[in-house]
Amino acid sequence: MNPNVATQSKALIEDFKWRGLFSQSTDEAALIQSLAKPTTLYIGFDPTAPSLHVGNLVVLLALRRFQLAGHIPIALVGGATGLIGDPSGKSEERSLNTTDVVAAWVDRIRVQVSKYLDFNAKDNAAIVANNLDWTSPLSAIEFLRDVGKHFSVNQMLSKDSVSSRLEAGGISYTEFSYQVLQSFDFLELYRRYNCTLQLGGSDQWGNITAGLDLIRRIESGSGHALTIPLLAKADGSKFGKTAGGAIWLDPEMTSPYAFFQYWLNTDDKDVINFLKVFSFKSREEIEALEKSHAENPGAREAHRALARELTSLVHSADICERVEAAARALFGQGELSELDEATLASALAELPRTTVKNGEPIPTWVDLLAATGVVDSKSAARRIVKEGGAYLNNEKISGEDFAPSKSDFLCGKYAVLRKGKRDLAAVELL
RNA sequence: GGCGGGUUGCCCGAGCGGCCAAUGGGAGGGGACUGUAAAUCCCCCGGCUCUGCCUUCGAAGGUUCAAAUCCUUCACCCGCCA
Repeated sequence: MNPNVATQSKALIEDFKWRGLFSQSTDEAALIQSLAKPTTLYIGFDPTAPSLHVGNLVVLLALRRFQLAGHIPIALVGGATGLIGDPSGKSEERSLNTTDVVAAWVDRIRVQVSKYLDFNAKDNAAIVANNLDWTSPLSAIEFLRDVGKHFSVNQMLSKDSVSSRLEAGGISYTEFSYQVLQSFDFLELYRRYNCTLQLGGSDQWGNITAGLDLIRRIESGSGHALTIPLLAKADGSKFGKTAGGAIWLDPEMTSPYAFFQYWLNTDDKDVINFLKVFSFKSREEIEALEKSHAENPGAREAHRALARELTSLVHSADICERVEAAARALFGQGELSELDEATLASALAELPRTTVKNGEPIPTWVDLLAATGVVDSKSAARRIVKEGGAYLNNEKISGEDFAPSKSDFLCGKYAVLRKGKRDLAAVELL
């Protein structure tokens, strides 16, 4: 057993509070006491997309924090619950995904989640579970008799996730049942692994406490709930979303370059909070960054630290270095034409691109812009040009009919297209 | 099963036979100012072979010179009744 666990338990909770990761918990003193020895805890992730996104990272990293503190983390992938749909935090009924789709997503998410946990830890190796394993063998009759009997509809109706939906227009029996399934998960994990703590976003409180009730009723056992506030941005907009949609952890869905840029462009007002929530830096380190940020916000040291740590964690240190070097080259004060070919090539490798065959006529740059995907359509490309927001090799050029000539290709090979301040793309002459 | 309401562009939401690519708000985008930040101001925001043309208002048919707007059927959502 990790000898530090006992002394760490109070510090762990204090650290969560300081980081803004503590929304509410069941009896806090009792929780701290139970954490004095290695505790098995879990968080569930429902497969609602082919990848997790940065929003999921908040709780996933919280699970990691617990493991680092000596506890045993279970990442539960919701192969069953993902088929049902959690009404928590949703204002309307969701359409169901097919079982094939959900199964495929489960596989991908299991792999993703595993990346943040340690499965080789000596005393507290992580566990990944899928709630389909214990849900699918259960017959409807068994479920209703053995599990359903312990639930009072009155109580179920009073849960926020249900009552708000009743007011907002309605809820299906399917989604209404979600809390029962999640409770059953907690019960099963309690039985199988003596899992006594469930973490979740603050909208999960009702589901988690329902599970605790079930454990008490059936097994006369006790456990704890700890919820984490939903991450809010200073300007009120939704965290983790951009024009292009969510910021995904999957590099195929959000390129590491875009991922790094997302963090680098964090609002000043949010950056310290984000460091607390996402970073594994110590309080001292973060406070030092806070100080330097306050003194010279333009240097964006805190932003850079945030972007680096997360890109390294989610992708890799190597990839992080590459995309950062690319950004440095492309955003640098220096002339693009002064970059050597190798630097240029590796920087551009991180960007969306299109190619032109040597010898063939070079299309107008409206066509090129559209082809790289930095704009959605040729109309959009025209619009940008008209508005003076299009650049070739960092030079603003107007005129929709403009077509780059060979001499515009740096090192004879590459042209850098830019939309607005920071949306870059490459054209490669083959 | 019956009765009633609904389905409009990324989201919310007007329009209720021609003046509709469709009012307004939000989100988003560009410019200026800056620090690849925020705030602010100006502009834009279906597509294309772009002074015009094409495709959109849940789906498919129909009425009409003309439909997002009227009719029919279908799908989905919501409410109420038993």
